[in-house]
Amino acid sequence: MNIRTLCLAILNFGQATGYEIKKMSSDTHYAYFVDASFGSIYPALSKLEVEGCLTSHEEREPGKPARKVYSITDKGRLELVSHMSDTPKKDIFKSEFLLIAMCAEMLERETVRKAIDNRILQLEEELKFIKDSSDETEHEGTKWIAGYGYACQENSLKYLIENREKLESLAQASSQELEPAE
Amino acid sequence: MNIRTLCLAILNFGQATGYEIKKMSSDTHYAYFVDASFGSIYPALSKLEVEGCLTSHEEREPGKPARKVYSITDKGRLELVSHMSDTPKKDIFKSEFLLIAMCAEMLERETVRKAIDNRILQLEEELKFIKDSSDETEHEGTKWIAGYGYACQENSLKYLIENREKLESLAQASSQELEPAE
DNA sequence: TAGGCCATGTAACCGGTTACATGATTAG
DNA sequence: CTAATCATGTAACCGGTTACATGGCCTA
Repeated sequence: MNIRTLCLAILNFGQATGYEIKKMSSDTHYAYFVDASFGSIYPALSKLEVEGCLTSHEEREPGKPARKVYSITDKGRLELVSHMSDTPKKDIFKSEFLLIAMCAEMLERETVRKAIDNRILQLEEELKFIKDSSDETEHEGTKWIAGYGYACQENSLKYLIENREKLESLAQASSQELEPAE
Repeated sequence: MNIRTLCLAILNFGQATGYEIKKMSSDTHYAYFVDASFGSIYPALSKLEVEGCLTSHEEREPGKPARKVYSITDKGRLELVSHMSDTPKKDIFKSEFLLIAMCAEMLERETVRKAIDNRILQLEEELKFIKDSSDETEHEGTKWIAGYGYACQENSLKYLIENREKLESLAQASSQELEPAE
């Protein structure tokens, strides 16, 4: 999916500024859709406005920078629906952690251990974040994808914890095997 | 991860041509790491050879195009290990299907149904493929990531099947609601 | 007073993809 | 005869990111 569609999808749930869209696309469940930076969001919003998919108005509060608040138009909503009605692209899953896991035998045990710990921490954070954001919303679609995400990550974590020893044992024993694994 | 590292990782398990690397990165478990096209693989291989991370020799068989077969060198192996010893980047998961799910209420029931069916089919194919490739290999690291992938996808599929009706009910009733959901 | 947050925007760059050029063999 | 598969490689393009410019407010 491209930045265009991301902007339309976010604005479909309410008006927002470019800055807010960037934050949402990094910190909220919108991160499931695309990565986006300021350098791509601002130009995309301008273009969408020129095309009539968005409108904007400026909000000025003394002592704060002017905010350019965008709202979606009927035309924008139409483009969003039309995009979603196409057969969706395959889900993408890319993992550097799995590369390390596959190559465990080449690596020191300590390296593998760190990578696993790191991945577990990430999953735990992710689970906490999904739970929080699901509790905060009343929107059914958002709740549904939160439930889906939670189930997937939870099982991923479970598998990792149950099978980490097997993976660690593939790695090369490193010199400092004196300390316990904690 | 970049194409460079992908090439090194694949060649670490045995020599191969650019053409074979491309196929592996699209059709095998190497697809978990990066997407790659010919246009990126061939230049990457040339550069790696110049830098001394790879060597190559030509194989000529009558009636077949010449194959340029690459092998990894100690220097290449060192770069691969060094890359993997860095803290890995976060796993990436991007899903157009989840966008459709989140916006189910805007879409026709038929559209949502198709998206779910499509996703289920993909997951089933993926599971079958993982099972096959796990059975074919003796390599422990590869078996481990296959097990991990299988567990994740299996649970994803389970959740989808158990919760699809809830999602479909969020969508707008379309005109042809006469036929049963099969 | 340094750094982080709010807020918008541009320009250079880059890591890729797409499409093209080339050509032989094999399967339908 | 056509399409697919094997096989290598280049060039144009593009969708992004990174870094920069700007500036005020708030917190540690």
